[in-house]
Amino acid sequence: MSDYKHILQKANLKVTHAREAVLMYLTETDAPVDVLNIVAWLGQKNINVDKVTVYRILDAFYKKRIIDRIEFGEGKFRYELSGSDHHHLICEQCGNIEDISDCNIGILEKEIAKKKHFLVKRHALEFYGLCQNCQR
Amino acid sequence: MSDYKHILQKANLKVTHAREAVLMYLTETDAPVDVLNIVAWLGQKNINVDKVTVYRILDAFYKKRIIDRIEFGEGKFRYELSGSDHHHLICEQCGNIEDISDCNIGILEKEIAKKKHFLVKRHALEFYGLCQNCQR
DNA sequence: CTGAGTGCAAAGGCTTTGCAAACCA
DNA sequence: TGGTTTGCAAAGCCTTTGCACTCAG
Repeated sequence: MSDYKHILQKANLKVTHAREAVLMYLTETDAPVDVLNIVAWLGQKNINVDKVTVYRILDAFYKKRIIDRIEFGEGKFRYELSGSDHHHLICEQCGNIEDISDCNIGILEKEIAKKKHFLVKRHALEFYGLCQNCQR
Repeated sequence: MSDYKHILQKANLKVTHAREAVLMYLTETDAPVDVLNIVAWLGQKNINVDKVTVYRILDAFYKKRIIDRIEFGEGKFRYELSGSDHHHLICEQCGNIEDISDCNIGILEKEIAKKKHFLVKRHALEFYGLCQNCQR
């Protein structure tokens, strides 16, 4: 049984070709993708899934916390498998997105909880700038 | 001469009623606002400015770095006067948005620059959770 | 006066909704 | 079979564009 099937079943989601394929893409790709990325990739694999279906699949995954939904100031959402606490380096020139992990935000969160009496459940942290290539 | 006029002139923007009014609202309000918030506030003050004009004003302000443009996962942009490095506490229940300043992201940025050879120009940091009221 | 700013209408991009057909369990 | 999922069409938001009119400098 494929990993994808397993993930879906564990989340009480019916196993369909579209869902398996979307899950496969999210697993293979490293950077957060948008809906059109997903549709295009599926098309290349000769898996024809409607854009609307992709939206609904992502919605289901998001509700089951299989994926995260993020925004990079583009006016649209991007999605990635939810996993460890990590953040993004977004190159403002070439658009490349790189992951970065092990930030020490935990300390900050505790300070906030104390100072502002705010219960932090999650956070978003993105760095915008220039990647190594675009600095030349 | 009002502060608003001065800010506009310093940015080489013509002084118009609409621009002064938008600037006034952005100064008075503390949390980041969206376009409809602005139009509604202006309406209350009997200043009738079209939504499209507000978009164009915000665009002009943004290009002159008078304001910041941010997203809180709502599928729309919010705007606030650009100022000191600060971040947001967003209550997922009541939607209240509070500012928080003096984070120590600077240290993180330096680490990133070294480790990933990425030149950080700006960053976005938001905390989502429950405000004091909504925790009860 | 003259270029910049504004209002109105329309279009564009991303996302959601409705409903009938297809599919998984 | 029975309830979910999907496709297609349409609509809903937010945002941008086009063009004529108005206004600030």
